[in-house]
Amino acid sequence: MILTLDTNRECPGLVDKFELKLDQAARAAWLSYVGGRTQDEIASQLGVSRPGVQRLLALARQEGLVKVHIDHPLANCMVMSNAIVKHFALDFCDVVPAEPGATDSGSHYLAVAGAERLSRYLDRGEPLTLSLGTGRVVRATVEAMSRIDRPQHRFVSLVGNVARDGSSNRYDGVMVLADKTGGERFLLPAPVVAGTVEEKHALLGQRLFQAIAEVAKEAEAAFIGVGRIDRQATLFQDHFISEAELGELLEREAVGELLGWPLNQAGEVIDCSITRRVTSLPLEMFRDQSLVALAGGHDKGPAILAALRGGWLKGLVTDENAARYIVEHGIG
Amino acid sequence: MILTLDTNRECPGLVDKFELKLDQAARAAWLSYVGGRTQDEIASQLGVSRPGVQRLLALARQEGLVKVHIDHPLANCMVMSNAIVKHFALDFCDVVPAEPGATDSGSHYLAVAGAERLSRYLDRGEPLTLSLGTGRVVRATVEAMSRIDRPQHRFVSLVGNVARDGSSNRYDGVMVLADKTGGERFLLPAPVVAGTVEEKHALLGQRLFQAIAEVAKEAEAAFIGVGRIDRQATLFQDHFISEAELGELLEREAVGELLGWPLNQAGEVIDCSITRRVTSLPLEMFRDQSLVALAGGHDKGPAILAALRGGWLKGLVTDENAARYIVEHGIG
DNA sequence: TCAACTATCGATCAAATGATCGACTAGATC
DNA sequence: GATCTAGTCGATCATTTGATCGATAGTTGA
Repeated sequence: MILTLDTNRECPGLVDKFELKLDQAARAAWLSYVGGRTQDEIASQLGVSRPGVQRLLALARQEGLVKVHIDHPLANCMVMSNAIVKHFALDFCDVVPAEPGATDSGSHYLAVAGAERLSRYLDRGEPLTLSLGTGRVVRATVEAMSRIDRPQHRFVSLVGNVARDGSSNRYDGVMVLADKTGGERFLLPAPVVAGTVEEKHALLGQRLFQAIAEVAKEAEAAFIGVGRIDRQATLFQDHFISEAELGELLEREAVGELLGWPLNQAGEVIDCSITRRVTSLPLEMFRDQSLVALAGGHDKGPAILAALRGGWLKGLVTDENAARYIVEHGIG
Repeated sequence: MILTLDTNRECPGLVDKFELKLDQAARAAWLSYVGGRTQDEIASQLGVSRPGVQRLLALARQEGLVKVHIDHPLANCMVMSNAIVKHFALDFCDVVPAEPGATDSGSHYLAVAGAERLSRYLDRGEPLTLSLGTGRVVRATVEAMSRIDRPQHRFVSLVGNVARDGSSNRYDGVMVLADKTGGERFLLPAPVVAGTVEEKHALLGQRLFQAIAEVAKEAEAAFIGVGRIDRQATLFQDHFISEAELGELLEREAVGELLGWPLNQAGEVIDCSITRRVTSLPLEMFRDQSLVALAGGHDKGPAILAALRGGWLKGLVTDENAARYIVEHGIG
């Protein structure tokens, strides 16, 4: 004889017992979650002991009788945030809602969320070393920060603030942040990608460069952007890499970059001619730091996913669109 | 200038502040109710203090962001039960689901629910006096009781167990209950409605009658049925009242009866020729007892509602159909 | 029929929650 | 610009909740 779950008149003994318990569980759940009674009240109302109510509530949750819905656009973000944190073993993942009338890449929400994370570090009284990457979002993030007096902190830029033409970027993120806090600033006197391998080694050999690298190594956290690898890539648009080199990267199936280091779909650093000219500190260095990526937009999805898969990141601040891509392609 | 609640670009100061707080509240609510985190975890994740999380959660609930749904047929019953308890100031109200393949009046669920309430009294060790009315549901309720050894309890019948033809009802609820518990039984040697006013006074004058009434007055609780007043009424079907008397009751807008006492829509006892022949103890006597009504079915709705409106009841065991009638006509 | 095992139940304690209170900050008013 | 007020924030305590453990009863198998 097969046990069925519906109210079967033929074999009332077993089924009804469970059904009855479920009924009680539903009652208890209603009184608790909807009615807002305490477990003691429910116990006396249902005529069972308080631990009994406990068990009924546990049963109700376990059997999926209790459905909670958060009626707010952010609820969806939270679902994805949760999934991403769990799947990629992050410390945190902030997903901001897709801004209604925003452009592809520049979301103000993203900057605010990033600024909030940044503030969490800066608020502290003890001296702190923090490093910053480049990217529109990193820049917008530090700009979204409100002024706060923290002269004890130190800020290091992880990628050179020297453009291809040799000009220094006056408004590097580190500059803005140091201005807003009164902290110390350490700028890397180099381009992201050196012109030649020799140039790279010359740079790396400089005492100043090494001193700054030392400071960066002491940083507790790094806030960086995530770059795409395609014709819209910052690396290409800013002429750090040539069209031919872009082609090489695409051929090697690069989908994103972190501090100039190209990554494939699995998140592994691709060893190629460009890699040998990248002046940034090696990604391995950040394994025991909090590497936080700030990036959003559906188009950035593959790049962010690669960074996640590589296990480089400890934290992620992104938006609904990128999160959806990541969940669909990287988890679902 | 009028403040609007949507994201208004023109006046970002005030609105955005509230929106931002609501966003945080939604996040906190999600983490708490869906994610199952503790408030401490949420606090560190959101970067606020624990009391802050408390306030956010309170806000989320207050703003209706949190929707809880109990996925079980009983959820609906609980909603109505709650409404009835509150509106009529009852101690309790049990609403059982409408039994799928049940007849109008005889629901087994109702009897089980009634038996459960009854057990709550009987379980006690201290001697207890309980009185019982008549009605199919009362009868089914005591029959649904499992045997339990309680010789210290006393059971009194509130309405006569003598039919119009003088025959005694062998299976009065009190008999069954006394049999099942081993308790003492007190039966009223009278019909519900006496043949004449004189007969009533003769009955009321009997020492036995008075002795039993005394016991009934000591009762802690009374479990009674609720009668309809129409051609299907038990009073009429069992020939306690004539067709003419039924007509009189209907003319006086009687909609129900409690222990033979006819009630109008407002729940007031109607003073008429029948009232003067009812032998039952006056309803006022039960004001300081727990008067529990057992009755269900859509057709009983008006009668039960009248009893509730009169404020006679302390407890009610009913079914979904009657409860719906009560909520719709008496509360909604 | 007895024994052993298992499932259930209630007492106890630690953790989490809700609420109150005082202090502080920002905004308003004079 | 000073002071007042209202609103917010965080420390503390009472209450509520969750979990573990021992006990008990019911059941199953020998």
